[in-house]
Amino acid sequence: MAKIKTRDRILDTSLALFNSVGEPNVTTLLISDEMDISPGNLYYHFKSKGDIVEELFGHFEEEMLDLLAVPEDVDISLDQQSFFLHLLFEAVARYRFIYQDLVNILSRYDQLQVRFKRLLKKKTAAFRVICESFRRQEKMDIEAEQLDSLCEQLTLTACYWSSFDTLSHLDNREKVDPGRGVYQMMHLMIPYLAPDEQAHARLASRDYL
Amino acid sequence: MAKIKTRDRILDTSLALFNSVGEPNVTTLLISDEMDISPGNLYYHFKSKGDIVEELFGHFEEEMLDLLAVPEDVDISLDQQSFFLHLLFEAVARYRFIYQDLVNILSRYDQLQVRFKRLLKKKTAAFRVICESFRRQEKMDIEAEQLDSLCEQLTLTACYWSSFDTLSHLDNREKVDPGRGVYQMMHLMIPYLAPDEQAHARLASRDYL
DNA sequence: GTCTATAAGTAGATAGAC
DNA sequence: GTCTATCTACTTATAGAC
Repeated sequence: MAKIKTRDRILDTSLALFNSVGEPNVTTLLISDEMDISPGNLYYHFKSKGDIVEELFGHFEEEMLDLLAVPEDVDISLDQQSFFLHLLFEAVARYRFIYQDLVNILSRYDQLQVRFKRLLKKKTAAFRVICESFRRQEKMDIEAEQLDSLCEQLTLTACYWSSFDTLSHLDNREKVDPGRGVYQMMHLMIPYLAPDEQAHARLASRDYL
Repeated sequence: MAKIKTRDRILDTSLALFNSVGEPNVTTLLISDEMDISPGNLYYHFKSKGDIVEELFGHFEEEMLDLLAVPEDVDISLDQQSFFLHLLFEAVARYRFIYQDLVNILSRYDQLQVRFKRLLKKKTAAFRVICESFRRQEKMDIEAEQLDSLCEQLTLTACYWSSFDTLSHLDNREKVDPGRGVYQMMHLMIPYLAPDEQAHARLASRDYL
């Protein structure tokens, strides 16, 4: 069994530290200390701390783009949708350091701004595709204005739920339960679902509590 | 006309800078530079940067507690409620630096954590009082489970809308329009309103776009 | 109250030996 | 690839003159 390359260990360790104490509070020294390597060694593999952040962001971006490639014109079931939400929240939770200090990070690494905004747009678009699929299947009844508002609300919630949730247990930033987020997202949609689907969604949502 | 005291100018300037470039990016040197006073002078008035942050937070806290003292057992009208939301978003916008780097700030000034959480609880409670007033007046029809979810969602949105909105125009962090936030909040409640109130709320909400 | 000068500490990053 | 040593830059904060 080949040992993990130092470069990858740096990424893993950084991600764990960023998530647990926040990216701005993590110094390159802390990362190398945690790994029992020298700071010089870290800088052999990455030319700056920003490069680590950007590479991690790149991984996140890749995962998200993959996930958000929701096929249009396909009938999506409620269960498929909640599974999708589950995966979405898991990905966000794995890279929650980005969201916890979002404005700060995007202002310091400004090439990430445009990429993050693109992700946001794709997220909103994905929710719209899902809602429109429901609408075609007559599982959802919603007017244009409400649909816009709902999709924005879903995007907002997908972004900030985990941070908001963390606030309730700021003492340990380690574990984050994506479940409550999925629950909350489903409850945003429930009012617009057809009666049968509503009942189904209510029951299904409870699994996430 | 008496000139504004240096101490107050420090608070004003700090607030403006915090809001516009983010608290972590504002050094005491930048504040004193902006005011054309010496850093020593700043430290004559405040013993640390943290003290400035805490005093500003105190002002925010005071405003919010004032605002959130919603009387129970009183019939609240839809218009009163949207006015309340308006004031709420304005207060948040005025102190948006707190929210833009929330996790970061709360982790560095940890005495603020408990105070912030208390505000969150009060916020959720205020939304609950409002919804229950609507329910008593038969303006709202909502079940317990949905009410919980709605109040949490309102709190989340009240916290993060302005940050979320700022993301769309990260180039200039100066101006923030609280209107869209109010609109979004109203649209969260609309599905649960009685038909007449729904129509009213839809119309009223458009004023905030 | 306000200034200048500077201390003390920390972060990011580099040089050069092994 | 990895280490030690070190540099530069910056930030907070203080000392002491005016």
